[in-house]
Amino acid sequence: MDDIDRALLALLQQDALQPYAALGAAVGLSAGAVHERVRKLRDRGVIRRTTIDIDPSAVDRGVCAFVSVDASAWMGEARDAFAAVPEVQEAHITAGSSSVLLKVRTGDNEHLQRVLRRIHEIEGISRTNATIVLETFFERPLTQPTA
Amino acid sequence: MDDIDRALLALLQQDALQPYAALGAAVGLSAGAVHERVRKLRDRGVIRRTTIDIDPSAVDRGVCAFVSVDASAWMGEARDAFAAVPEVQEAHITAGSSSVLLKVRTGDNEHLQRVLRRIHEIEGISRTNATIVLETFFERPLTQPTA
DNA sequence: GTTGAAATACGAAGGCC
DNA sequence: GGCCTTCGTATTTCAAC
Repeated sequence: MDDIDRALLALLQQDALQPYAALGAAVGLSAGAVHERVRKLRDRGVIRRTTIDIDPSAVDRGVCAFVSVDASAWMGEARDAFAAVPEVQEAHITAGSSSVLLKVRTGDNEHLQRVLRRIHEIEGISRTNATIVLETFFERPLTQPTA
Repeated sequence: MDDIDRALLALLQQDALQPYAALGAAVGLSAGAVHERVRKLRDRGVIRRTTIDIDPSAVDRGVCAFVSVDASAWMGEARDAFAAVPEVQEAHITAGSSSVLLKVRTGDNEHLQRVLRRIHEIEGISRTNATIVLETFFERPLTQPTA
């Protein structure tokens, strides 16, 4: 994991469909060498997958909200319970007053209301507090430490 | 934007390196037709880009926190001010008591502290409140409405 | 949307530093 | 161990239908 690897990661983040030859030209290596490095980054799990970034409003997920959840018990299946709600994009355990923080995306406010109701009905949830996002400045991939 | 387009988006989210022939087999179309559909999805901006998903801990971003920020004035350059901090991965204006919510990723707690200090020094910021993430259940791509 | 052909890129092998 | 070059194969890309 050297500077060249980091540069490759940054380039692939911008456009994962670039030919290896182009990546090689950017970092001063041959296509074959880049190919080998990227393969290793995949094997090591540094690159988890190659995916597409979709405009949320184009797939009926234009509304975003963060939901604080008080999970009273030590919900063993909390992960699965939240994952079963497709509108929940992220679920984190936090160190604050509320134990779980969700990022939720829906098509409109009525849809959000339905999702909140569904979350509230999950076993072990005592309180939910939704904060609606009015505008998203940016959501970007991890910036690379330019060491 | 029909069911086939949505299916293609879901398949590309899982693996954007699949050959068009494989996508075609999955949705019952020829590779050429899939190619044309994907091109149009890109042109329309539904697919914003093809990128890689990086393991945060592999690039020194293993610590995650959400930061509530009170932006007193009507900071015109708020977006740029937050974007200038590379550790800020997301920035949203919210409808709650705090006006801005940031998602921040750092290498360790000391690094987080430095970032918080830097955010606090931004012109127009009166108060910050960080909530540290202890464990992330999941962060997943937008789930497709299976209409 | 399909088919088919040309251009291009991938992925593996072998040799070199 | 990492890099370069080469070659056969698979994929992309674009034409005509």
